[in-house]
Order: sequence, then C-alpha cells, then structure tokens
Amino acid sequence: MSKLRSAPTLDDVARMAGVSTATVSRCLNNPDRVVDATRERVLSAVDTLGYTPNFAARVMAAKRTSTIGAIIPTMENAIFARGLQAFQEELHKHGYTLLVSSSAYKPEIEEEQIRTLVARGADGLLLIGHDRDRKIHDDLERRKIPVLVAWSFLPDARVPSVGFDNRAAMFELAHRVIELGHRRIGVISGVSAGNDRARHRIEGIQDAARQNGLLSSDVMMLETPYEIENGAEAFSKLMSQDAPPTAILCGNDVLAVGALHRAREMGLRVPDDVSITGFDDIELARIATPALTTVHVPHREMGRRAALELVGMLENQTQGTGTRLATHIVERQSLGPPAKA
Amino acid sequence: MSKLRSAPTLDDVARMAGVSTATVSRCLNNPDRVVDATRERVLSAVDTLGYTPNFAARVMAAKRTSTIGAIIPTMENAIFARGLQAFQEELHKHGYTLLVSSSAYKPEIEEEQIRTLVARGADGLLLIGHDRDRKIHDDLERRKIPVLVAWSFLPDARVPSVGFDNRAAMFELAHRVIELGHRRIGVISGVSAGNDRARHRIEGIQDAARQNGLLSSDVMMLETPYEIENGAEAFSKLMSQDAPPTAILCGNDVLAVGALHRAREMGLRVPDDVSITGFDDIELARIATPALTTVHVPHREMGRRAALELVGMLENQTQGTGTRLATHIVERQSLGPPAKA
DNA sequence: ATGAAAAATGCAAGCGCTTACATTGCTGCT
DNA sequence: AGCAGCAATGTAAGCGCTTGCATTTTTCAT
Repeated sequence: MSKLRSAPTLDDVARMAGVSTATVSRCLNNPDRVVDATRERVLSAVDTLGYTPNFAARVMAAKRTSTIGAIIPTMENAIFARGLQAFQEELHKHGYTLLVSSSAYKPEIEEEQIRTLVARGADGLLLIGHDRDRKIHDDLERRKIPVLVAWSFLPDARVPSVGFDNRAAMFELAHRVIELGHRRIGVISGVSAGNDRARHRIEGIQDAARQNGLLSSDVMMLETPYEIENGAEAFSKLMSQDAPPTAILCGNDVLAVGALHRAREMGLRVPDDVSITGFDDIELARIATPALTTVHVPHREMGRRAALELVGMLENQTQGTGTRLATHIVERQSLGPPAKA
Repeated sequence: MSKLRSAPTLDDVARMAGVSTATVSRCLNNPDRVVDATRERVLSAVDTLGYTPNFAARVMAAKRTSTIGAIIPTMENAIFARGLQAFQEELHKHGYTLLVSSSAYKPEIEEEQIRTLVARGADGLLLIGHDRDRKIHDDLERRKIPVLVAWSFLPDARVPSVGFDNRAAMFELAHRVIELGHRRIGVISGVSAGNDRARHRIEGIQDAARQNGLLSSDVMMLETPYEIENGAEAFSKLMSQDAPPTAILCGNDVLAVGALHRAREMGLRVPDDVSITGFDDIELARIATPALTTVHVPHREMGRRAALELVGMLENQTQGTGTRLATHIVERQSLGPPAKA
C-alpha cells in the first residue's frame, strides 16, 4: 500500500524552487524569516505541486502536534455537543486542532482512548469529570501532558477544572421543588460509579432533603444509564410504587425527556399529576412537551474557557487555575406544585 | 537514564529486554514471529516501562495509519450519530481507528477537513453525499486514497456509495401524503446547494406531486439550514399564507420537530389541523409529540456496510461496489388525512 | 552426530520533516 | 575600501519506528 508514492514532499518543493528544504520549511512555519522573493518562489512551487506537509513527519521532527484530545462520555446525545463545539472553535483560533473520542461512560474505554490520544501526540487533554484511576494521572504527569477537566468544578482536585458545582446546582433545584410543597421525591440518576457529576447531583438532592426535614424514605432513588429509554423505564418503576412521588428529579435532560414521554404514555399529566425536572438545559429541554424545568449550564462559555485555560497551560507551561461557572434554574412547564391530596 | 521523566521508546524496551528494537517491534506487530520466551520478556518490559508506541514514528516508518477519516455535516444533532457509531464499531473490529470531524454543511470547511485528514495520513475517507468539487476527488485519486460516500446511494457516481435512494424514499412518503387527500403541500427542505440528499428529496416530492396531478403552485417550498429553530420559523411562514398547506413535508426530523413545536405554540393540532412529516427516523422522531411519521433509514446497517466496504477497498485494493439500502415509511401520529374543508 | 532448511533475531536504512549550527551575502560604519 | 554585525540560507543530525536482508540459532531427517 504505497499510496504516498505520489504525494510530493518537502524535497520536491525545495528542488523545484531551487532552495534547501530548510528554507521551504521556514516559508511554511516562519514566513518572516525568509526574504519575499524566495518565499514567493517557494509558495508557488508548493502550489503547483499541490504539496501538503506530512503530518507524522512534522510531528516527529517538531515533537509537537498542536492537537488537543478530548474524551467525552457520549456523542449519541447533545449533552456535550454545544460545549465541545465552543471548545473547538476557541482552540481553532489559537491554532490547535481538536481530536474527539467517546468513552461510552466506561472507564476502561476512557483509559484506552487516553492512551490512543497520547500516542497520537496530543499536546493536551480535555477530560470530563474528576473520577478516574489515579495511575492515569500519574502517567500523564510523567509524560508532562497538561490535562484539564470540564463539566465539574472542584477547587482542590489534583487536576484543574473548568465547570460548575454540580452539587450546589442540584441542591438549588431540589430546594425549589421541596419549597413548592413536594414531599415525596423520585430521583432518576445516571450511574454514579465513576461519575462524580452524577454523584454530586445526588448529594445535592440529599442535602436539600435533609435541610428541609424530609426523611430518607421520602426520597426514592434509581440509577440508570443516561438514555431516553432508561428514563422512561425508571419513571414507570418509580410511579408504580404504593405512594408514588409527586416530583421526579432527573440526573439530566435526556433521562427527563424519557420520563416525560412515559408519563404521557401512562396518561399522567405533567406537572399536574407529577412534576419532572432535568439538568443541563440542552435544546431538547426547550422542545419537550411540556417544556422542561431544568438547570441551565453555560455550555458555550464552559467550552470557551476550557480552551483558553488549556492553551494557557500549554503555552506558558503553567499549572492552570480552573474556573467555576455559575448555573441557574430555568423554570419552564414541567414543574409545578403537587396536586392537592 | 534521563529518559525517566519522559515517554519510553522502543529502544528503552529493547535494552531492558536485552533484544534488538526489531524484535520488540515484531512482538508488538507480529507476535507469532517471535518465540514465546522472548515475547514474554519483551512484553513485561513494555509493561514495567509503561511503553506506548509513538504513533507518528510508526506511521512514518510503516506508511500506513490504520486510520479512517470521516467528515460529517454536523455533530450538533443526532442525524449521523447512530450510523457513525456503527461505522466505527465495525472499523474497530478490523483494526482501524476512526477520526471524525464536521463541516457544518460548508463545502469549504469540508475541503479543509479533507486536507487535514489526508495530511494526518488517513488510509481512507468516508464522506457524506456526492456533491463536491471534482478537484477534490482528482486529488484524492492521485494520492490513491480510497473514498466512500454514505447517506446517498448513486449507482454510477465516480465514487462508490453506501446509502439509500433519497429521491425514491421521499417520493414514497409524498405519494402517501397525497393519497391521504392532501392537495396543498408545504415543504421545508434543508439547503439544497451542495447537498444532493436535500435536492433528491425535493425531487422526490416533485415527482409525486406531478404524478398525482398537483400543480406546481400546490407545492410551497422553503429552504433553510437544518436546525430546530429554522424548522419552526419556516413553519410559521408556510402557515401564514392565504391558503396554507394541510401537510408539511420536512427534509429531516430535526426540521420537523421544529415545525411540530411551532405548531403547538400557534395552537394548531397535529395532525388534525396540519400534518407534519420528517425524514431519517432518529430517536427524536419517536419522542416528539405527536410522534413523527417519517422515513426510516437503516442507520446502523448503513454504517456497518460502509465500514465493510471501505475496509474491503483498502485491503484488496479494489474499487468498491457500493450498496443500496432500503428505507421505509414509519407511520406514527403526525400524519393524517386533511381536515374536511 | 551432521548438515541443510527453517525459524528467530539482529542490523541498518530510511520515512519526511524541523532546527541548531555553519556558511554566505549584505548593510553601513569608519 | 575594509570589516563588524546581522540577515538569509544551507547543512546535516536526528525524531522513534518498521522492515528487507543478513546472521545466528534451532529443528529434524538422515
């Protein structure tokens, strides 16, 4: 498979322009270190030859790829789409390319992807959430690869993070729900093992329950993978109990939409018969019927900040400080007071 | 000795295992060409050193990346998510890695992404749709990089494709709509310039209209980017005419969900006051209220087939034959007969 | 045992680029 | 005119790996 046979190389360009390869390289990477006349000659050779630098060779020689790797739990729904889009746009402005892969929420896959991205020479890494085998960070540290965590801000974690306080955010929402009069609360959480965001959201709910004098038996919790169908199933289970909850807090919007859908199938009116809330405020939340009350996360801002932070770490060799972003509740139609008993 | 703080290389492993670098390389790439005892020794050195092959170096030496590049129009919604997922799973089985990037439906960005992927050494490329500057294919051909097109099957295009007949699929749906009695049809299409899929879907509608004796003035067409909000806007425009359509065919499910949403906001009942249909059958279509009548596309099958085809082209140096997949209408609640006038 | 074929391993030449250092060619000062 | 000093360009040493070919070791039929 010698497909490269026909691709022109630096040498070809140099020969055609009558200069050394060093000069061609400079034309491409430090144009101002070459005199105008030469540069023009070289660039026109590049043009007529249709030359494109060989990435692998460049990486080998320069020991730097200008590439950032990101591993997100899923690409199947829009949870990370908007933030990642902003991340990549900002990266692009600074001359970096983004490589994305997804871990399907599986730690072992995430680890494999990290290795792949590192082997491919990622100059820096964006990871989601803090929960992770510490050996991974040991290894990354040893290789001196800057890592930034997003979607979860923890002030004194080992790795700097750009994100929000999942616990406080969910606390606020749960508090609001209880304040409306709900006393039996259902929770449909994502799988919390290895997922600090899911865990912190649960804790936020528990904080609010405790603080408002609910018993732990008033809170019915279910964990399930983050998919619409699972939200629906969990909803059924929760509502088929003797004293079903009057409000159901979901770990994210996807789960909430599943719950919403099942509620309709079961002939339950939302929020009259049961309230349902989400988390993330992705587009789906606005579109759902009824529109979802949820926690708004500043996705684009988070992505942009993460990019700036990571680029800063890369170019100044600094440790990175992290940023905590604010979230807020968006009240739409899916949350109301409980029905009068 | 000074390697301690940076990534170990093949040399380090070789030294530690007391063999040559060639042997280490073979252990990693052709394990059976090395005797057991040696292999074990080498692998344990790999392990204790935490060695990971340097991708760029490997590519340079082997002239092959085992990487496939794919450029899809968007990652923001789920249109391509499922198919791409299947594509990558199948690729993985054959030892290939997938690199994805998105073009935002812009030809010039697609072109840039192609160059990037090629520079990065993609062994093969998956592209969406056939519309594309021919120079791009000239260049790819010259570099001998196999290309496969998906999401649109064209039997005698320059490049082999795995997909379905967009025109026929949309024809079938439009025919069904007209058969139900609709005479004034609205169409919310994606932007057709540079997008053969959008264009063929429009043509399918026109075929059906003509064949059923509708006048071209009975079909009101709007083009708009593929986003929910645009679907909503287009819906408003279409319905604010003197004689608004009784059925609206949307170029994809995303647009249709936008239309559905706006209908509700305007107090129109679907399908009693107006019918709305989609295309693609992504999860959103099932979840929407009312559930969307749409054209089912075998996303996973398409992704899988595309992977097999592309791997075949790569490994057998063949041209690729392409595959046409069948679609079918999924009737849910958003389509009904027109209201009695 | 013995030698030839087969299996295992080693040697070393690149792959296409960047970059430290060396060389050449100018500028403008005295 | 002569030369320091700098700008422009060239030279060549790798970067870490794979692989064709050479060499050594093992296997096995005799």
